[in-house]
Amino acid sequence: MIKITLPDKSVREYEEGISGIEIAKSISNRLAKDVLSITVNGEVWDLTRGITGNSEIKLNTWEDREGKETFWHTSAHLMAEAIEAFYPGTRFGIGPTVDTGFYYDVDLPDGQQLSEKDLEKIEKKMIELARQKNDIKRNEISKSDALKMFTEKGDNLKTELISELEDGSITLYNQGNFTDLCRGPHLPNTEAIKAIKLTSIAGAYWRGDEKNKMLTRVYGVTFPKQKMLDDYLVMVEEAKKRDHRKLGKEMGLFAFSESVGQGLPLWLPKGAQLRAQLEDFLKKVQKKYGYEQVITPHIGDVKLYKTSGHYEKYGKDSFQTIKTPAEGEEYMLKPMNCPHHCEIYKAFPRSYKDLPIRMAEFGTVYRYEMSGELHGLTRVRGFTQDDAHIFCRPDQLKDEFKKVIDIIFIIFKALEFEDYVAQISLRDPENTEKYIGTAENWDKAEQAIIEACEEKGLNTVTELGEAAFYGPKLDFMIKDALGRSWQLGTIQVDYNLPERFDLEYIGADDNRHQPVMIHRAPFGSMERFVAVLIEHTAGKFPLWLAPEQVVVLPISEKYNDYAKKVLNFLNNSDIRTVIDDRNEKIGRKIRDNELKRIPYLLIVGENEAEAEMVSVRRQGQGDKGIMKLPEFKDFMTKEINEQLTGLYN
RNA sequence: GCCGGAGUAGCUCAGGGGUAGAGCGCAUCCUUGGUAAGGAUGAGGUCACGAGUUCAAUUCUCGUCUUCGGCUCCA
Repeated sequence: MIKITLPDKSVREYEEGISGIEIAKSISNRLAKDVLSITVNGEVWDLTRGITGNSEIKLNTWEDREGKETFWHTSAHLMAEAIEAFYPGTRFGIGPTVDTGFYYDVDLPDGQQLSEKDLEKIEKKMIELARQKNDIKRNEISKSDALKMFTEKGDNLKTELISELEDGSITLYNQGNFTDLCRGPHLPNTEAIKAIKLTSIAGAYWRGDEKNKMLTRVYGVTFPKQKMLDDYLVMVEEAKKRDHRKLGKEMGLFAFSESVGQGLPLWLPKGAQLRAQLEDFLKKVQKKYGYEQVITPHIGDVKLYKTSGHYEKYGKDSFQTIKTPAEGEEYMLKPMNCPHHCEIYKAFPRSYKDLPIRMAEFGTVYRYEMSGELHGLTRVRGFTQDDAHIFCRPDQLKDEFKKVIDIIFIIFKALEFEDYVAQISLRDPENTEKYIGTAENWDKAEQAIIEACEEKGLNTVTELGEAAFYGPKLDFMIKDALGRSWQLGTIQVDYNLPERFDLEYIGADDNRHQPVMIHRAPFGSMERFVAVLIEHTAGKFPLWLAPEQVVVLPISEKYNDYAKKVLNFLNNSDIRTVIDDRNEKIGRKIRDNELKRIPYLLIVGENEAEAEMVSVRRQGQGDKGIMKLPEFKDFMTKEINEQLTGLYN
């Protein structure tokens, strides 16, 4: 007998060799029906695999990440089986799960291509195969047998994968006529897969390397019930309605023009207003934290970027240098603000008493992103960073870093961003030529970030090889409406630029010392931040940010004059107000302005005009009653203050 | 940059080898109204751009540009 410990710490005894599915049956029939995989001592297993010793287990259902992954992983195999049925001789790359669903990279024989039109027939085939209720069998196989088998099949992708595996740890999974190399785990039977949607098709380089062949990647998602798939598809449709590209156009926030060029956003009046509001907010916060605003030009001598290292690292992929009539003179559109800020630092001799110096600029930079990478406002070629550089003494570094984390949290709080990931990006010790600077400085910088995050009690994930070329960083990522993750705030520690620019200060010991730099941008870029903000709020911005805060709606043209008085009063009180004096009925005006997402609608007719009042309607909430004008003004001010209180004053 | 879609009115989209349609929006007029769509009339398109095939191309072919979904990249 062996002892099995369940997640609630209760212990049950079973025969040695008991399987997950048998344990589930012994607990309840319902669980036996719902269970998808079992976690045994932290490792996810097939339900049919025998357990040979005392173990801690967890039975995974659809509610568990591990359960879904098993389900989708098996779905990927089912899809592969369906594709092989139509295209015998297909070579299969990898078929993992993703956040929602799975994909498989395939290479069809004789240069055949899949297109979106083929997805439906593959879906149908998958349903047909699932209904055959084939058991899925796990087999351990020797490396040489595995190599032989896939060589015979002509699947060079799999043989490449096998050749990198350890002998003795290779497993195959078989269902019906389909066998695949796979670490598992899988469902016991394909019948659990009831609802299937193949969502898209895309090219993907083999092993993610652009020097390799491009395979066809088929994405899909499956569910144990049709209803769940239907709900999922509705959810995706809802998410598309929040897409910042759609809302940005609809709400008149920004536009693109072919004539101006790809990836170069045009901020329309309402978008510019929104952005200015965000900038003012951050300026106030930064003022409280001792920052000073600076302004630098949009171009700089190419020598500046040779000094910083940007030219060497990115010169080939940037906008090309700008020539002047003078022989040999070259300028670059600035891809970063830091070199300019270093030169501001150098404008004066600095004393240790001057530090830290915190230099902030809403600096517009230009980077030649690859054309396929451009995406609405989230990935553009010209954008404005809410940039700042902190020049400090090494003993001030950690404290300064922590203060920047505070600023980022102030912003997240003001905008109710609760669902973020904090990622520490360190250098890849295997690939040192990607970076500039000494190992010693890198160690110091990485250590400072790790300690600052610990002391702030921040939940972080750590990625090796994701650092900037001049230093490690802490990034904050937020998801958009479709679940894609975007990097917003970033804080980077840098010992290298101070060295390259010969930055120095005179210490208390009367010797020259080198300052440390922190690069930081809490929004990241105004463009990307606004994009994510639009998707978060579905365009319903908090009152303090809304480009138009109030719209006045006269009941009929008879009250237009009074409506204009209201309009002027509010605009003179710094409340952004517009008027809808179209020749329409009041119901129509309310509907149209609700749809424009204007926070407050003021209805004025005979009653209001006589009493110098307004009828207040809050967007999404309906009638709020009638108020005197100054009373309404206070009412609004109060709501704004509640949103911003304590954040910068 | 690479793979695969798409580009028709301001917007959302239908259509199809014989030079175009709907709804919404817009304009004008009627209506002057009380908390989510009042009515009538009308204007708007080199069917992304450039070549080719054809008696004839917006429709078919090729190229370019833009855009969408991915891959790769992201100072």
